[in-house]
Formats: sequence, structure tokens, C-alpha cells
Amino acid sequence: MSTVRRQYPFHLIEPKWRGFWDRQRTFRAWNPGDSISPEHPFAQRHRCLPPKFYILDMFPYPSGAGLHVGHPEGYTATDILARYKRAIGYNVLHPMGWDAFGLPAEQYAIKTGQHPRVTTEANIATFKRQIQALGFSYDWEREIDTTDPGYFRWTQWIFLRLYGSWFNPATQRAEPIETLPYPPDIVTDGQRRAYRDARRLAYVAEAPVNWCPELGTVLANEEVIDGKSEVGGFPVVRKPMRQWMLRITVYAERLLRDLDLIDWSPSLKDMQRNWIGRSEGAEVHFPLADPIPSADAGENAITVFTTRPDTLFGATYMVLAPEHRLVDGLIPGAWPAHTPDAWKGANPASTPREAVAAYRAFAAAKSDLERTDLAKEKTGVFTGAFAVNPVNQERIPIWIADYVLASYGTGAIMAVPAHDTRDLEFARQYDLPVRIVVQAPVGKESIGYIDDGVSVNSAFLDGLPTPEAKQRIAAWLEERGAGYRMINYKLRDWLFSRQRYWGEPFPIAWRQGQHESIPESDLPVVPPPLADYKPTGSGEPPLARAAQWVQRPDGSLRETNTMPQWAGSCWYYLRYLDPGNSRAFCDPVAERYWMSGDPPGEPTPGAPSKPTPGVDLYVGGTEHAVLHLLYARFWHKVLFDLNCVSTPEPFFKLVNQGLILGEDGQKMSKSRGNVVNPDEILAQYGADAFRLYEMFMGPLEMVKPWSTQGVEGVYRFLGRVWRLLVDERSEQEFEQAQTLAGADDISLLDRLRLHALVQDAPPAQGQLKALHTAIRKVTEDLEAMRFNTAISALMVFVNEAMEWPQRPAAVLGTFLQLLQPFAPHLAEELYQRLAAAFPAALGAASTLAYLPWPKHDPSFLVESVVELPVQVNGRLRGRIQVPAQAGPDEIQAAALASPSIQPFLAGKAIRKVIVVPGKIVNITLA
RNA sequence: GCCGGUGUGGCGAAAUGGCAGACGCAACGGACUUAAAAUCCGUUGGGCCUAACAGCCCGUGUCGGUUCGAGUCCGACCACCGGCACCA
Repeated sequence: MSTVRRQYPFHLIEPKWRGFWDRQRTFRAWNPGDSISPEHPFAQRHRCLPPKFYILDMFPYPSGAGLHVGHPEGYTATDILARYKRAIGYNVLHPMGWDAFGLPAEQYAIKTGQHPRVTTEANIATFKRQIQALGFSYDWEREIDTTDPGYFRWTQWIFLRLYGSWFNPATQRAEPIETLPYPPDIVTDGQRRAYRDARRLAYVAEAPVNWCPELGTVLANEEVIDGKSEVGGFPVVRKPMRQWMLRITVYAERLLRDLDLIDWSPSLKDMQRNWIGRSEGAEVHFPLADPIPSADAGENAITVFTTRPDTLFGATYMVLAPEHRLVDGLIPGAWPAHTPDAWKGANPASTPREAVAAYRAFAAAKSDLERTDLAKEKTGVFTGAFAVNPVNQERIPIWIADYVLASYGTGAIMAVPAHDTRDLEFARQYDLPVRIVVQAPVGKESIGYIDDGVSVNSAFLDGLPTPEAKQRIAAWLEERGAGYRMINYKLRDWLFSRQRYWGEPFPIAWRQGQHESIPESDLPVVPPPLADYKPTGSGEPPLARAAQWVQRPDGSLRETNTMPQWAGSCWYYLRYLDPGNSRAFCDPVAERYWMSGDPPGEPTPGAPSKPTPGVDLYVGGTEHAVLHLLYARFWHKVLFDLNCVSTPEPFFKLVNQGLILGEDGQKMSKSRGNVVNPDEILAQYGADAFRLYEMFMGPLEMVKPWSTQGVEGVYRFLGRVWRLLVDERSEQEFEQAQTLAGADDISLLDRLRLHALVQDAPPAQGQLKALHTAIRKVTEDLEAMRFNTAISALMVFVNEAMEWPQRPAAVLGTFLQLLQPFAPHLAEELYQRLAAAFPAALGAASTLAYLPWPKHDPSFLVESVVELPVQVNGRLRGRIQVPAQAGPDEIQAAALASPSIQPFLAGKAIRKVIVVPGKIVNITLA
């Protein structure tokens, strides 16, 4: 396919250096206590472990399709920083692994009968080959795979920690379940077990869940988009089932508050805050107007949650979710007198009980999709019962309607149609009264006004602005026991079980209907081989087919659900710290070093400042902005509470790379046919050009379209770098020899000689200025992750250096150090040649990876004469040359005297002259 | 509807409140070549004016404001992208 002449022999250079790095273990990240060979370049630079820098990529799901050009975008950015941080002097941890449990491998297994392990291993091999071809400086000795029993053993172990813990509200921390205190009325073993099981962080619940018949599994709320499965887009229905849940909701407050500890983008933090959805308000009890004699106190009042207790006087009806547990009990035998037919549902002849049953059936039949789609018209039915508004003893009708969600708050609301859009819509639908209790500001309509105003028609609240009215009414309710202040969260507990094969089995067994943990010594629980991986369709997981496996020798039965794909990715960044450990998920010393930055020894003099807590930099796509990041933070906090890790947050700084679109500006997809295959780009332009282009396209976080012509641009730049150092005639000879001996003969590289202009000459002032300008710009840009402008600074340097009458070896050597993070293969190759030819100028180094990063010398950047633009009335009218140290007066005089400025001043009075030394002069005329 | 982001040449983009368009792509012209590719040199926001040099005007989504000076700060709006969405 390639008709383009190769700019330089990357096809020989790139494998050569990857092989070298591999053999030398150049990018091995050393743990405290590791013995490091004295020949290793790390040992030659550092006498003991310097501060750590942990740079993490979101590990990929190795799909059968292989890598696409979006994956390497983040990986390239992190690799450049990893190489830069190494050069600065950090001990860099930069690992890679595989998030390999998941549906595609399983669905392939269902189709072909092939074990998912086989597919998974093949996919990993493809991914690894493609990722390694890019020359990333990962420590491959730390590679992990979530489907490896040596890995998921610890995923199961962490699950047992969750299972064996409760959240102590007094300390706001997870604690071992053994510390759980029992109330005096909990006495029997059975009671204690039930009490305990109801408080574990991992618990079993019979809950209405999102059942996807097509996938044969339940899905978490987050995995359901518009009533369809996120994977595959299949219909999802609500169905009550027994499921494992994780009690993430108890961490809502800490997950919210600790966002302040970390350096994430405001929009990302907002997404997390939104998801957690904290709202402050009050719970208020509305007693039933006609108490049920047989019921206890709790069943004779309806509790609602409201963020606007100040509008209590405007509550003209109540609504319960159709599934609300009190509905059945409160329905009277007959409709109250004068009940409008419109309130009685579809059939006015029915009794209240029949009307409610009919409405419930109607609501349950709606799929989630319809519930959101049909949001325009609200529906509901009167229950026939009334409640009493505690503030004014008014009887108000109780309705059920599916615009009230069972799963949020108490599943019941007080409706204040004047000041809530949804209630107003519903009230108009059924002709319910609307009472203004908040006066809108002048010029605004009070009906439908939902923001803060001033209370009216509200007795003792009248005249109070909304915030004060809220306080007053809350105090009033609390005094009378009619309600209390309350904080609610949108966040729900995490549905943690799946009816799938290719996931971590739960380390749980069942005995007489009770669950118990499987001993740690029996981990890992490995999924058994099956003849048929198909879902059973009944909701029974495929593992149930393995009858022998399910039956344990002690008579108990294994749990047959498996964990969701998120499980493995919730803690993988911790396993990288100590991936081979078979006694613990991670050695505590390694954990403290890499996560807390606790130094194991003396810091290297002049080494970087205090490490940040947690992963220093985490780069990945926005698609994980909520789920993965929230789940991982949750697990981390539990491990923190149980003293398994030393930081409250896992990821200190997080950056989302922007999506790469196809050349047509559309999202890349097979159906559009605009997918760019990195293998082809690599074959034609090499890894260095690929890396460079991915970074040169634009800022990392922006969405941007791919352009293969853009790759050619940076490829040409690398060609110019090559020709800056390599003699053209020797290159021609090299190419001729290649045609004879074959293109893959690496020994031919020896025929290449350095360019004659490359000399061990003292650099000229201008050359030093060009070099140090580049050092400064590249360094600043790397610190700020502005890779595109750093590359352009390298280009500016090369464009200038091509003009020089001679090319001082020392200057070129330093330039190659700047190039190294971006185009490491080319930089290593050229540096090796340069150092061999000019040992006195460069010094010997087996690799650029640990050479100290150059520092710019400001004295080379000063100018003796500077040019300043001169404006008249804000318009550019000329330029002046002045000495760099010239004071404002001198500059002003020069500006006024300038021949190009004079004509504009003629006959006008000068009002003011603004002089910004080193920047600009602006003369304003009267 | 709510929250967040982004609007700059033909295209990707760059610009601590101080010369808008660095760097790169594409295009055009030239050198080299029998020719092409590659490479090298030059031009390239729009308009006006000039034989030319030079010079002038307009221009960073729209409208307004602050400032000696605004792509950048403030206010209102428009468009596109992403997230959430009956969360009481």
C-alpha cells in the first residue's frame, strides 16, 4: 500500500529500541526493597528510591476488534509524561493491564461454544501487540488481567471485606461486622443474624430490578439507557428478583465531600455531584384522616420528603408512588361523596380498590422507555382516602400516580401545584386546587413560580423569605414531632450481581436459605467449565448448570450469580503496586510508597517536591466519568476505613481525553466506515509519527477529527530531524544496500554516517538562544499537558537549526533529550550515534530515559534590543527598536519620535501615553 | 428543562488583558528531475489602493459593556457537542 518514500528507517529503528528497552528492563518500576542491578540506568542515576509518580491509564477491555486510534491518545499523553517525569527524577509507575471480564467474550462463547478464556487470551494478545508497537514505557512486569485467578482472588477477597463490614453512622466509617452493636430487643441468633445481614455493606435484597431478557441478566440502573440495555440496546423490563447489592448510599456524603480533596475538572466533579444528587429538605408526616384501627402508628401516617417545607400551606393533595407499601391499607370500601368521575380512573363504575388495581397494572405494564417518553401527560388515580395537613388540619385527597418514584425519598410527596411544575401539570389534569403560598418577585407570575420568594397565605410564615421560612417551619415541625430536617440523595445502592458466566463468582455459599462467606483459604472461587454458556432464560444464572460445582462437600450450595464488570476495575490500580503478591492484594509498604508517597529512604537532592496522595495522574475517557470513577472511589473508601489503604481518595488528578472522530468529523464506527486502523498508520509512518500526531492534533481534552494527512506533516518533521543529523549520501548508500540485501537487515544501519555539519563546535549565541527557548517552552508545556504546543516548539527549533552553518553536537544532543518523550525511538537512535561520535560533548548513556532533563538558562534568552509595537488610539501604527533595559521615559520618547508614528500625531494633542515595557506603547490623542 | 463544554483562515489549531492566526495540513508558484515522487525555496484571512515599495479599512458566533487597549474580563442572546432528566 505504501508508495511513499520512507523518510527514515523507522522500520529498523523502532523494533531495535523496543527490543533494547525490553532486554535492559529500562522501564521497570522499582518497589521499596527491590534489589536493583547496579548496571541499570535507574541505579546509576539514583542511589535510593526518589519520590514516586504514579501515571495511570484506564485499562482497556480487550475487544476482538483490536485497538482503534482513540485508545492510544490517552496512552500517548501519559507515556510522554511518564518519560518526562522519569527524566526529571521521579520513580515513575506506569503500568498497563486488561479489564477482560465482560459480555462480548461470553456472547462469542454462546455462539461458538468456545470457552471465553480462549477468546479473551487471543484478544489480549492482539491488544498487547498493538500497544507494544507504540513504544510505551510501561513496566510490563506489572501487567494484570482481571480474569486471572491470581487477580480475581483478591477481587473476591475485597468482596468479603464488604460483606464482612457495616457502616457505623456514629463514626461515618465502615467497620468489621463484629463491632456491630445489637439493640436490647435483638436476642435470638436468628434475630441477630437478620439484624446483621440487614447492615452489611454487601447484602441480599429482593428488589425490582432491570431484567434484560435478551442478555439474560439484570442490569444496574446506570446500564439502562432510555429503557434499553447500554450494551446491545435490548429492551429492559422491571422484575422483582433476589440480588446482591452494595451499600454505596451510606458513602454518599463522603463521596460528595471528598471531591474537594482531588484535582478533577469542574465538569467532571459536577457530573459526580449530580449523580449523587444531594438535596436538603424535611420529612413531614401527614396523618390519615380516617385512621385504620388495626394498623400501628407508622401505618396511619404518610411520610413525604420535600425540599420546600416552606410551601406546606400550599399542599392541596398528596401522591404516593403506585408501589407504595401503604396504598393497600388506606383504600376505603367506597368512593367518598361527590368524587368526580375523572378521579376514578378509566372505569368510573369501579370501586376505589378496583381503580387502584387497574392503575397499578397500567403503570407496571409501561416500560421504562414509555415512562420517560410519555412524560408529557401525567396520569394517576384517586385512592378515595384523605390525609390531614399537619400545619392547618386540612383534609387533602391522596392519589397514586407514576410521576412519583417509589425509589426516591419516601415514595410519597405532598403536592404544591402553585410552586412545582409537575404538581401544577397534574393538578390541571384533574382539576385539583392551586393555592399560592410563595409571592414571586415583581413582574413574575406566582402560579408556577418555583424559585425563592416570600411566603404568603402561610400563617406564621407570612412575610418570610424562602430560606428563613424553611428554617422556621422545620423548627416548628420538629417541636411537634410532625417532621424533621432530612437530607436525601439520588444515588441508589449498587446492584452488584449478574446472571452471567464470564465474571467473578461470589465467594458465598447458601445453607438453609442463609448466606455465608466462603473462607479466604478457599479463594479463588473459579468458574467451572460449562458445555453451554447460554443464559437459562428464567433468571437462573448459567453457573447453576454446573451442578457438581454448585454442591459443596459440606452440603451448602454456591452462589451462582457473578459480579459485574465494574468489580475488577474498582481496584486494579492497587494491584499494579504489587501484582505478584500471593499473600495480600498489595504489600502495605508498597501501598504507602506509591499511594501516600511516604519515602522509603532519603530523597534525591534536588528531587521534586512532595508527592501527591493517590494516583498522581489518571487519564481516560469521559464515558467513565460517573460509574467507574464513583464505584472505584467507593471501594477505595471502604478499604481506607478498614486500614487496607492509606489515602481517602484513589485518583488525585484526573484528565479526560477528548474523543477522536473520523476524517469526516463523525464519530468513528464500523457502520460509517470511517474507522482508522492504527496498524496501517504504523506500517506507513512508524510509531513515533503516530504518537506525535496523536498529540499534535490539538489539546488532549478536546474532541477532534483524525486526519491522515496530518500524520504526514509530523512524519515529515521527523524526517527533517533525521536529516539534521544524518548524512544524505550515506543514506542513499544505505537505501541502495537495502534494495540488495532486503529491507529488514538491521546491520545496514551501520552504513549511516552523521551529517558533515554536525561538529563538536562551541555553540553560537543564536544557537543557544534557539535551544534554550525550546527547553523552556517544551518544559512549561509538558507541565501543563499542552503537548501540541510543545511539539510546535520542537518544530520551530528544527526549522531554525536546518539553516545553521554548523550543527554543534552538544546542542543537538540536548534537543534529542527534549524530543525523547514524544518520539523515543528516533531520539534514542540519533542520540546513540551522536554520543558515539562525540563522547566528549555528550557523555555516554545506554538510554535517554534516565538522563536528567535539561534546564533552560535565562541568560541565553535575554535580548539587547527589543522591538515594541506602537499603537495610536489603540491601533497599531508602527514599531520601534529600543534597548531591552530602556525605561518607560526612554521608550515613550522613542515612540513619539518614530517616523512611522509622527504623521498620526501631527496637529493633535497627546492626552496620555501608556508604556508597558517589553510589551507595547499606546498613545491616546485628545 | 437543568448542569457543563466549545464557537478564531479552506482545515487541525496558537495567542500571562498588549502586534490575532505561531506550528502543521491543504492550495498555488518556483528550484531540482527527461518526467514524477520525495526534498528545498516562496505566497497564502477578506477587502481597498499602488507600476512597485508602502499604506488604509474590516475581521475571533451575535448584540451591548468595562478598559488607553478585549479572541481573552462582565452582561444578554444564538448555534453545536456532552451529561442528567417526573429525584419532590
